[in-house]
Amino acid sequence: MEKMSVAQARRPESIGQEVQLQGWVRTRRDSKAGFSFVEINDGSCQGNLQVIMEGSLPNYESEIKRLTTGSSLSLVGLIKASPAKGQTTEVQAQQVTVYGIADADSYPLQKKQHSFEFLRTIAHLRPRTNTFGAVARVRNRVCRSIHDFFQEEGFLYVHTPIITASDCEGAGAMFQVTTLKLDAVPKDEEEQIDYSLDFFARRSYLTVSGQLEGESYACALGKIYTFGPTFRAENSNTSRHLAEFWMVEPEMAFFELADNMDLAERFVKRLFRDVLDHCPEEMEFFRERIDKETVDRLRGIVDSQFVRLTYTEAVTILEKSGQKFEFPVHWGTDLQAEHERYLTEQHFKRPVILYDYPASIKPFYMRLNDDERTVRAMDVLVPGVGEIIGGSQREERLDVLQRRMEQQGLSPEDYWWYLDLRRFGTVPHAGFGLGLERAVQFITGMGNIRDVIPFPRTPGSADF
RNA sequence: UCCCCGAUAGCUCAGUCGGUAGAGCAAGCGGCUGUUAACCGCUGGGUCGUAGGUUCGAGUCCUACUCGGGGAGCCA
Repeated sequence: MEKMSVAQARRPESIGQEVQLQGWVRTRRDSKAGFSFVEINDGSCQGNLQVIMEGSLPNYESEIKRLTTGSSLSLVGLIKASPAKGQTTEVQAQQVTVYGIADADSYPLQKKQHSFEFLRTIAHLRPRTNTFGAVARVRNRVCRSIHDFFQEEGFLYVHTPIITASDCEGAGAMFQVTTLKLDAVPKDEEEQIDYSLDFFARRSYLTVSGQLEGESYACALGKIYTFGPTFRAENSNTSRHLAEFWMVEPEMAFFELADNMDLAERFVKRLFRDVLDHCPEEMEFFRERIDKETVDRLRGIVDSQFVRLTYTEAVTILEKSGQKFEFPVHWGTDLQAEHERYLTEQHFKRPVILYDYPASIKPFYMRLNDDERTVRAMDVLVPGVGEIIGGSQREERLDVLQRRMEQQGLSPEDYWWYLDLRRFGTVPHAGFGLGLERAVQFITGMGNIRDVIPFPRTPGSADF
C-alpha cells in the first residue's frame, strides 16, 4: 500500500486512490448514525484531512470512539470527493490502526486556542498546533530560500567556527566555553585564572558572529555566506532578542557599500516572495489569526523599492518632523527605536536602508568615509520589527584599520590574522548579517521572537 | 539591567465596597446530528503563585520574593 501525506491527499487529483495515511488526530466528531468524522494532520500542510470512520470497522467501539486530540494512528482508505463544504477531499477509512492514545485528562493541548505563554511551557508539544506548524514550515521555506538565493548568485557556503577565541568580535557579550572545574579553578602565581590549563589552552567563547572568519574566505574565494547558530550573552529581555539565534552572513570581495545594499534588498525581497509563492496556506493562516496586515505588507515590499538615505539625512527628517520623541535626535548618537519606527512606519511606510553612520557609534572594521566622521555602515529597517539586517563595507586599508582599533581600545596583535588580510593582497569588500528569526517574525507577524524558534534560549530560560 | 502590568479550575478568563469561589472551553455521562472550533442537558473538578503582615474576617488591602508578559537599552 502506497503511503501518502495529508497534503497530497487533500488535492483533488488524488481522488480515487487507495492509500495509507499516518498522523495525529486534531478533532473527532461522532455521528450517532453510526460513524465518526476524524480530522488528522501529519505536519505536511496547514489543513487537516477529514476521515470517515464507519461503525462497521472492527475496532470502532474499542478504539476509534476513544480517539482524542493528539492520538496517533495509521489508516488505509479511499480518497473521495467530499460531499460537504469545508474540504475538497475526504477519506473513507477501510482499516484503522491506533498507535497511541493521548489521555485527554492529562494531554495539555485542546482543540481551542491557547496563549503563546502557555505553549512556551510545553515547547515539546507546541509544534502540534496550527500556529507552530505554520511557523515551522515558513521557517523551513526561508532557510531553503536563503541557500537557493546565494547558491544561484554564485556564493560559496562556508562554515565558520561556533567556538572562537576572538574575545572581541565586536558584537556584544559572549558565553565562555570551558572545561575547567568551576568550583576549583586553577590559579597562577598572581591569583589569575590559569587558562593554559583550559581545553583550548586559552579563553574561548561561543561565536557572536562569523564575520571575521567570513572575511578570510571572501578574500580568497570571492563571494561566500555563512548560516548558522549565533550566541549573545546580553541580558536582553525583549520580544526581538534571543541568546541563541540563527544568522546569515554573506561577505563579498570587490563589493562596495552600494553593491552591498543592492544585494541586501534583492535578498530580502526574494525571501518574502518565496514564502508568498510557496506557503500560501500558512500565510493565509497568519493573516486570519495573527496579523491581518502581514500578507499585504509583504506584497507591498516585494513590489516596491526600499528607501535609501544617509544617517545625516535621517536626522534632518526627524528634526523637521515636528514629532515629540522621548529622546531628542541629534547628530552623533544612535537612533532610538522610536526614531526608526517613525521613519519606517509613519514617514516612509516601507523598508528603509540607512547608511553612512557616525564613526563614533560603529565598530572598528567599518570603512571610514573621506569625511573622517562617518563609516560605510548600513542597516535595513522594516516596519514593526526594526533592524532586520546590519552590515557595512569593511575597512581594507591596513593603516586606517589599525588606527581605528587603537581608538576603540583594541590591541592589533590580537587580530594579527585579520590584519594579514589587509597586509597581503587587500581588496575592497563588504557584507551583512540577517537575523533569521527577525525575518521569520516579520514575515509571519508573530509578536514574540520566542515563538519563531523551536526551543528559545533567553536569560534565565533554557528548558527543553 | 531599568520602568509598567499580571499570576484564581486542565486551558482562557470574570470575581463589585474586604464577608468564605464563578463562566466558557476541556473531561465523564446522556441526547441530537454528513459533521466540520458541531450543538443541547447533567456531573465531577480550586491550598486563589510563595512567604509574611493589616483585619472580627483577605482572591480582594500592604510588604518581600518567584515566575510570566509589555516597553526601554544592547543588537540580528
